Amino acid sequence: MREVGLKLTPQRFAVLDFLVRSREHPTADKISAALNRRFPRASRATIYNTLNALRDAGLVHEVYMDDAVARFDANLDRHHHFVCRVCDRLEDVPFEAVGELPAPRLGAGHKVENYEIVMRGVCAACRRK
Amino acid sequence: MREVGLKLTPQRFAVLDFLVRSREHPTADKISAALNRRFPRASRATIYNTLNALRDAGLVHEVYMDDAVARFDANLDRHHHFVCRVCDRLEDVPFEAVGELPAPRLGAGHKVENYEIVMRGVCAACRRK
DNA sequence: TCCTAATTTAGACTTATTCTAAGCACATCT
DNA sequence: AGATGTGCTTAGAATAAGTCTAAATTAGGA
Repeated sequence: MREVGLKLTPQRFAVLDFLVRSREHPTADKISAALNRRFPRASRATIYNTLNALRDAGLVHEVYMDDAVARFDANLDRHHHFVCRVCDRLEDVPFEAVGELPAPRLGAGHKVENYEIVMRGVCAACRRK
Repeated sequence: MREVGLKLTPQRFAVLDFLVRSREHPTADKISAALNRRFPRASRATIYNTLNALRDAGLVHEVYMDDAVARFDANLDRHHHFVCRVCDRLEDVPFEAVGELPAPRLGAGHKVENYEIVMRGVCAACRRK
């Protein structure tokens, strides 16, 4: 974290640590709830400050998916997303599961710098029910 | 609109009409501002009620893209999206510009019902500057 | 025309997030 | 060690997007 010019405080460490261990794209609220069950506690403002700082430093990604809450993801590998329409869970899909796309022909000279695929459907767990 | 069981009020007509003519994925706020410059006016609650009714009826799509505000789109053809990182504009990309994707191999038996591609980069207008 | 359920409305409310101002904490200089 | 400064944390106030409520209005069928 220091490499990107951020002081490493216990709160920041706890937030990033939680995100790295989590595969569930937690919201700020989930992160807050999880942290405040143990040490160190962090105020709401700190959670948001930290998440914004981490995002600006490129250490986490902020994603919006089908609703108005930000979700955070410490997976920096290139990947796609899968959203289950039953349980609403958001899951990473490794880039290799799909492979490189043919460069799309965009009429008016837009430059595509990167892309991601958002897949929707029913996840394995929900299908079993 | 009647076909989907909705009474056709002037407010509803105005909202849908505005969306159909618009290619810019307006937010509720933009729609509200546009409508309230002319007849019929619509309260904030009506704008939201109408947008939700139209979305539930499948006449418009609600999309969230990189921030916490809903944008609406009356383009019902299958399409992808392009987001300009300079002007933040959100644009539809016709499905044919990319073509069908190879079915991704999703480890755990998820069922992909559909997908969209979100491309990011710089749009033609912003490139010219 | 009349009726009724559906719709509209203003304004209160909720929820997610940001801002503010005050206090801490730690690194640095002396 | 003591003084200083910058950056971090905090509680709580403020904002923004969207929802809810209850009363008044209206679309569309009988």
